[in-house]
Amino acid sequence: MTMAGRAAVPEVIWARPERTGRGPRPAYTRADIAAAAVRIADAEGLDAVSMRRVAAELGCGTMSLYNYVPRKEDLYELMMDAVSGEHELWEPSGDWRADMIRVAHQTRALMHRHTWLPRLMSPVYGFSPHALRFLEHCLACLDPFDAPYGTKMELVAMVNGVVTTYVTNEISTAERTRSLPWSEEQENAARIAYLGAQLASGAYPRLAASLGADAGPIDMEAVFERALGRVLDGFA
Amino acid sequence: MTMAGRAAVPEVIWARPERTGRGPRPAYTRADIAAAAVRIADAEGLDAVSMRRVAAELGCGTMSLYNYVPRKEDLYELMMDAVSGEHELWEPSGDWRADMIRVAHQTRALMHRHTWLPRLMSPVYGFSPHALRFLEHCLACLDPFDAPYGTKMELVAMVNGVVTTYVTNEISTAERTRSLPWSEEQENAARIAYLGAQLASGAYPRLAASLGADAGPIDMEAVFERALGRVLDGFA
DNA sequence: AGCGCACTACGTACGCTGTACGTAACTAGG
DNA sequence: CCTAGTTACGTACAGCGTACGTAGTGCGCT
Repeated sequence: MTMAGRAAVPEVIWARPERTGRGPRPAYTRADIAAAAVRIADAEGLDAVSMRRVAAELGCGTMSLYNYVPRKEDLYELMMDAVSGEHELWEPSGDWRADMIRVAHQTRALMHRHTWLPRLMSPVYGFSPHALRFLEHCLACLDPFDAPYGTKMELVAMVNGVVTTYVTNEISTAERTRSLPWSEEQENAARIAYLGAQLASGAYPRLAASLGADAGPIDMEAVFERALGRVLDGFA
Repeated sequence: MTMAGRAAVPEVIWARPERTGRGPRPAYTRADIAAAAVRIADAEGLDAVSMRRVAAELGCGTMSLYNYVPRKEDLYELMMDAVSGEHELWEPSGDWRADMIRVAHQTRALMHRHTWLPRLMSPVYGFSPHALRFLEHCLACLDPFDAPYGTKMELVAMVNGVVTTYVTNEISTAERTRSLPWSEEQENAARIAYLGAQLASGAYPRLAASLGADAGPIDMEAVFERALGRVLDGFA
């Protein structure tokens, strides 16, 4: 025993073969595991996704899961890949601007379907098989856009960033209050009451004007649309 | 006892008075607590910030902390407010574009100084006293920008969003490997090796062209600058 | 054919987390 | 002065990620 325990060498889970051929047939596939974790996250929030909980959902012992998923981080990676696979990939229309808007809307819909997704969004998870397919699709949509690949990558990153930012804003309070012992409405009411008191103090005149003038609720959909348009304009 | 235990009513920590006047003098101020938590997060990462750890840093018992901070979420809120106070607020120059660029650079520097900050970035924490001051300052910088307040708010949100997105990308791998038993270089090497194998498969021709052509490392600083410029262009 | 080893499965245990609850000391308002 | 509200904090519980050890299983090689 020259090496201490397991190898302390970094491994990307996608580099591990799913089956080696030796030993008993694994009872579950990675897809099974990812689906179970996604199901839990969708229904009960990301914090409900624990190794024990996922194992229970699958119907196996907790530690059996570690045969498939060496670390919890890798479970997240499986989840991200699974939902990345939900992206619809179409034949590029020839109008890259329209295609990017379609991509953005689809990503937004995906995030609304899986509200834990923005929290896991990170370039670290950007290289799973399905994520690569999605990225390649975005670049295919940008074929008619006459620019170096570096610029195209920046555009894709920007669009995804804007979508992530806006959806995060849309769902943040809802996700936050999920585990709290009071409702989202109560939470918002408390925050608005405090904010109102602060604005009334007169210390933030412009802010008061911004939030007080248009009393109506903000149309996040329209805000998103405008932001997206402006970003695309910045590149054209 | 008609009510079960503590009141299940939502409270924003800023709405609680720091001192009520009754009982012994509190041994610490909110600023003390926030500073201790920030110190830990800066030195050992956000995950090292636990109630026990912060209490130990302050030199008091774990549960004493709960007199000041009802929930851990509120500790995060104190941290966010503390670093928001590090924003330098200057007399607007009259050139709103230049001022917004300055704001963006300052926020980026702040996030590099406190790398846990992007992870906590959320509109939920956007209404602490120092955050309000910062927002008011941004709006003041936008006084020369002839647009409705709604548009100004969208601009500020966009700039902050872009900064957050880009700094997140810059920091993510570094933060991820902090707790792992191998170095960032090893982790990156493993990911790049896997990515290279995937690209070599020929399934992602555009992606391969994008990442393979310019072999040199990407200048994130320049990318950030361009992204920022494009966003501001979109509004002008 | 059959041996050996890599693999699956999983129970137990450790150190960590947030925090509910109970108790003792203290101090300002009535 | 008294008492109610506050601070301080030890104990305890449920839950977490996961290291480790042990059985059992079946492929690949001799």
